[in-house]
Amino acid sequence: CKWAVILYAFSYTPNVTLSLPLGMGNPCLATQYHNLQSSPVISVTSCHQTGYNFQNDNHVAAGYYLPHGLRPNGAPAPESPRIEITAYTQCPEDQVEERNCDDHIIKRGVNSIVTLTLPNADGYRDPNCLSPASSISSRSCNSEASSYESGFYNYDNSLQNSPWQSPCVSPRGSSSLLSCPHASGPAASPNISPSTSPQIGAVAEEGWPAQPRDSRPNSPSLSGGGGCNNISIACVGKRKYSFNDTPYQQTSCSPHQSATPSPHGSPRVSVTDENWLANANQYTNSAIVAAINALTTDGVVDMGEGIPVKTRKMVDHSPSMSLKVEPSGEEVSHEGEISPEDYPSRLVLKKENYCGGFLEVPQHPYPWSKPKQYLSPTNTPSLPALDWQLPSSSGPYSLQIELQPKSHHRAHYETEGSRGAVKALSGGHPVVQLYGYMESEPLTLQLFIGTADDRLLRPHAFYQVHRITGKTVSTASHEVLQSNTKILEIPLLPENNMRAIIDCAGILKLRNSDIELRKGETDIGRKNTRVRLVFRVHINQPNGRTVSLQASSNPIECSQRSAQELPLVEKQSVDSYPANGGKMMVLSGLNFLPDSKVVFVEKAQDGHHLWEMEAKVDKDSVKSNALFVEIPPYRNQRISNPLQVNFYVCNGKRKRSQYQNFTYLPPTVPMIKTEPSDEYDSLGTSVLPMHSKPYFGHPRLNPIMPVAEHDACLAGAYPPCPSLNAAIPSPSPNSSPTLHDLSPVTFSKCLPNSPTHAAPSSQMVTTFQENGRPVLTHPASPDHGSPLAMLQTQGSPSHLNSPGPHGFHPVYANSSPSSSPASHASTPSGSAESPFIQAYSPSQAQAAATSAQAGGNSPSLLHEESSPPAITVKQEPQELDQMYLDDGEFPQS
DNA sequence: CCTCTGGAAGGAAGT
DNA sequence: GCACTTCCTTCCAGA
Repeated sequence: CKWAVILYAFSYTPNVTLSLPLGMGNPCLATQYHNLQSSPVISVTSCHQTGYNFQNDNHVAAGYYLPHGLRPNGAPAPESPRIEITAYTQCPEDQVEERNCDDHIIKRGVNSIVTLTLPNADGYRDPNCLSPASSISSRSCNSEASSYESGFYNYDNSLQNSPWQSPCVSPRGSSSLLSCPHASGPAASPNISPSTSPQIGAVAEEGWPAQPRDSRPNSPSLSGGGGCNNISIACVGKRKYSFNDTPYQQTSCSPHQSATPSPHGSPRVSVTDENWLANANQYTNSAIVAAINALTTDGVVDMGEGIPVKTRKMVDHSPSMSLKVEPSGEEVSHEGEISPEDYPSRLVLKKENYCGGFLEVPQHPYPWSKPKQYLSPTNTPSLPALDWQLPSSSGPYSLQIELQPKSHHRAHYETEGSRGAVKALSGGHPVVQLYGYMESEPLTLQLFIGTADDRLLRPHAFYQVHRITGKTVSTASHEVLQSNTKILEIPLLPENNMRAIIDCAGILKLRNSDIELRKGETDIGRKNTRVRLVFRVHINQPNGRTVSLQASSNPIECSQRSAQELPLVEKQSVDSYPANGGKMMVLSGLNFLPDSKVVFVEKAQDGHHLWEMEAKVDKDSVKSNALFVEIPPYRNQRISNPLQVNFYVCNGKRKRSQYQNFTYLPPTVPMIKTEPSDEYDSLGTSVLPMHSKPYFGHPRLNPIMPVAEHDACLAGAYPPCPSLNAAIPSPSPNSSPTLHDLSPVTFSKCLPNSPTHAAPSSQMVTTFQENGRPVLTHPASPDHGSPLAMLQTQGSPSHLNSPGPHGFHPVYANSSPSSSPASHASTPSGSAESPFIQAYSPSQAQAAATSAQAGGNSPSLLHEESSPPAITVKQEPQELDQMYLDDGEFPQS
């Protein structure tokens, strides 16, 4: 079905009119939704403060979601913006039912135009559809918290457009956090997920049963819940989605509450391989996002209606079902600091509960008092949304994970007891330290569970951090909820050298069904079992601004099965080698078997395999943690430019490791790095950052080593930076930058990292000026204005959304030279400031790539730089591939 | 008695 | 629609 979506914001003066073709490129639209075959067009008219978020994902296709008239704060919307959706072709299903919910929305049958009245800004959609799913890992781009929030705030606060800014700009917000670590902390932060926020006041929260304390949900048996009023079901990909009739679904029942952090707002799109490919082309998304941004996103509440939700079995949905709420003990209980309300999301709703979610504002089972204020936008100081990519270092500050967590940690379900704190490889616990902070005032280290796929880092919808207490826990902590994401706050004390041992963080697994039912949730939980620990610290500056730093850990596999069966490549001794191959490469990792196979693959942009070659494995030398492989010759040994391919370890059907990067070098090109079989030479390796394993752990990083230059890059290599890989020349001729998504992000991430301090994870930094525009900020350079560096995420629209009225749209941003990656490169210590890359153009990408290399790398790198081709951006949905393909198509079979 | 863990049963979901 | 495979979630039991 083709849809034309027209958004009218009557309330406000339309500032923008956008017509966005939703191109094929948009995986969500095009691919994911089978229904949508042609490119839908979205016309957006008006933008105004309250933004509306729009997702281009299924929901859109589906049609819509109905916003409520209520504003987040409960106030009636001034005017109702309207969304008209025109289906050019018929929708497969009658999904589009005509109904009148809350009067806000009216849907019409297929082919007809659907007019949605957007109450206020409330309505919102997550543009991020892009984020594919996490599934594969977690791919969704946005968490509610993030973009939406940002949008939300921005609008609300004209001055501070984006939350982000605020962090930088707004002293108070930050200050509060800083000053009072425990205090509302994050919660207070503006970021509050729209979902929460909006509703809070009004309906939802109360409705939400916040589950109090018991972290353990009732037994599953309860189930029932489910969907309450699902009108129609649309199949998206493999999953079925239903539209909820109930206006307040989200609010009231929302799965969100379920504990998952993922913001409602951000709908995630599960990505299938196909989708992924589509995703590659994010421009479209960007455009959409921009449009959406213009509209604004506030809307948590809105989401609820109209938005297709993954459905449960029919049985589950009975509206009438009573809502059971269980208190999620932990959350609430802690310190009492957090009121139940605070945890709406966290509260885990049992399935039953979810039903409640659908019910309108179920009565609050618990006597909780009013929703906390943090919900209110006003309260929220503005801290960067959780899905924003932040640099690990800025100016003198550097947040580093000195001891990485183990690559596997079995998460516990609510129905289980805790499975303990995440441990470090060494047997201890992860250690995080903030360098460069000389003040005497303690800071608060925030920790939340983020995604680990190749997409932008964001809160993981299916996992939450779980506070561990007990005699064995030496680190104090407390939980706060932000945008449905549970955050553990840990004091960073000067007396401890601003170093914290993370022995108080466990990982809670939320039921896939619960999360998938959330409105706006597009990610799928199946096989989306990798996470990262994401650490953040907000440092107040004398000038009133706040510097926010973020460091994410290596990926952690949280499923029982995966931990036991899937091979994991943590390190590879060689990142690149001449096309003729023949060199032995040592892979270190886990779960290697004598029968393990190593397959080199070259993929086209569309994901198709152009070339596959099984490498010779020295079976005699195989160890569970080491594999000796002979690099196979590339199909074309006359390549003129470095060519990036992938390889993976396979233990059998559907038991493949993540894709690892490998670069074939032109024979003529001097080998940049030939690593001895011994351990990686981190530096040397760094030449082609991409090579570093993007997906799992930073093998190279020596947790203990404070500085890993490579790390920065490596970090980039990690999921967060998969894009880096993209940076590498892709074999496919076609690889138009545009098609590949995100390089920008990737680059940015890499760039930012300072050689000295490399934080593994996302490093991107974008700062916002007071006007709300993102600007690269260099702490050092006051001129820039905003200390806070925020990073836009890759192509994901959501990220783009952030800026509100002033909003800066990545797309637009591109033009600005200042933000060009190149600038970053210039930065001596890349770490300090990552250039802000808003939009990327191929050229930029290249530049970025180049700069990146230049920035942090050893001279050896120069070689590579010399080869332009390397610049080609190619990004692959590796994980996705794997995940989905695995299931079904094992490619090479 | 409670928490932490490893293992696995049973069923749902996907092929 | 069926059979089979995988994966998810819940249970159980031991330390």
